[in-house]
Amino acid sequence: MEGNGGGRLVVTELSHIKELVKQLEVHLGGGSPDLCKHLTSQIFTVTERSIGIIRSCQFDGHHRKRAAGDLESATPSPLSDVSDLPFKATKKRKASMEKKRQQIRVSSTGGVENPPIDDGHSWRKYGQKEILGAKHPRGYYRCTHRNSQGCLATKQVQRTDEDATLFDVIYHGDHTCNHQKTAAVAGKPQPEMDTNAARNRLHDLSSGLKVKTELPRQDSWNAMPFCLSSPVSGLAPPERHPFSAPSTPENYCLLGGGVPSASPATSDSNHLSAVAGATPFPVAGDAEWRGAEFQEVVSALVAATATVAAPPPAMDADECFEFDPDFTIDISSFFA
DNA sequence: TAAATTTGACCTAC
DNA sequence: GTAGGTCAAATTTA
Repeated sequence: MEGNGGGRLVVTELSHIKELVKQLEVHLGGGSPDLCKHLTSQIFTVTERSIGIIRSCQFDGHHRKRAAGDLESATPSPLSDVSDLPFKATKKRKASMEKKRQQIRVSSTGGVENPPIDDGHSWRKYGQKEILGAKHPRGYYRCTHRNSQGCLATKQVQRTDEDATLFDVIYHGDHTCNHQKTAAVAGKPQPEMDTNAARNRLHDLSSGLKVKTELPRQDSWNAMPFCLSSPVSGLAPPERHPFSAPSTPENYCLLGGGVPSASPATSDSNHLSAVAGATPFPVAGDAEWRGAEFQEVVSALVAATATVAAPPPAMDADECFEFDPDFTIDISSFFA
């Protein structure tokens, strides 16, 4: 994050969220559904704004610098360069050929043997290539409906060098097919979500989420874990692994991507990083969808704080979100 | 048997 | 010339 301006803004917004959550907590007990809905809506809005700030700062301060040619000169940290190294050789080429590109990082807690996540689309692998300087080959996937519907969406999946459970996924192009498996079931925000459904969902998320407040390990991909655990009903059965399971709407892992209205990062790599762990949230090439989903998750996460006692809540070790390392917020004090 | 994956060859940008 | 990206035939899988 460039300077601390963005960070302060985010803290301000999160403080706002905190207040809204407190209000929501009060009204959840017996307040009017409309008021709860209103509060939820406000939380969504503020959260989205925060995400936008985070994303724009991340893009401006981190990736633009890299795109400007800092890759070679940047001081390498053991993990921070993991994702970019295998891709940097394609930067120039990509810049000239890509209309839309989104890069995310996902993890597979199921081990190195598990394939990368299912992201709600049907993909067909059409190639694999050893990449210079990378330990693992890069897989090339295109939309299954390329032929039938002319969907030109593609993605590249590559295991990171340092952590074989992490994958870098680059999405190219938009899906024009009508076969998104995930939209309805996986929680793609409906234009008008039923009030009860929204409440139930909030409750579900709240009951299952915990917020990790500890600071990141230095070796954790140079990013601050922002973790949550979730047996989230309606999203995925907990026993199902998001990376090893077949392509079903339940298998998701929300990681990043664009919040279109808030981020300028659509012209190049959107590299909002996250470690999905066992948290089955969506990943998709659709920036709007991911942004909204992310927003929902963060909202749920915030909501969860209302259900957790004042001390910093405990945290399952294997379920994390990660924010950009430059984005530093003392969450433990924030939620205390 | 259709669909998906693998893999060597080919194409193209740099 | 090199490396990344794609093609397409062969092979595997459901």
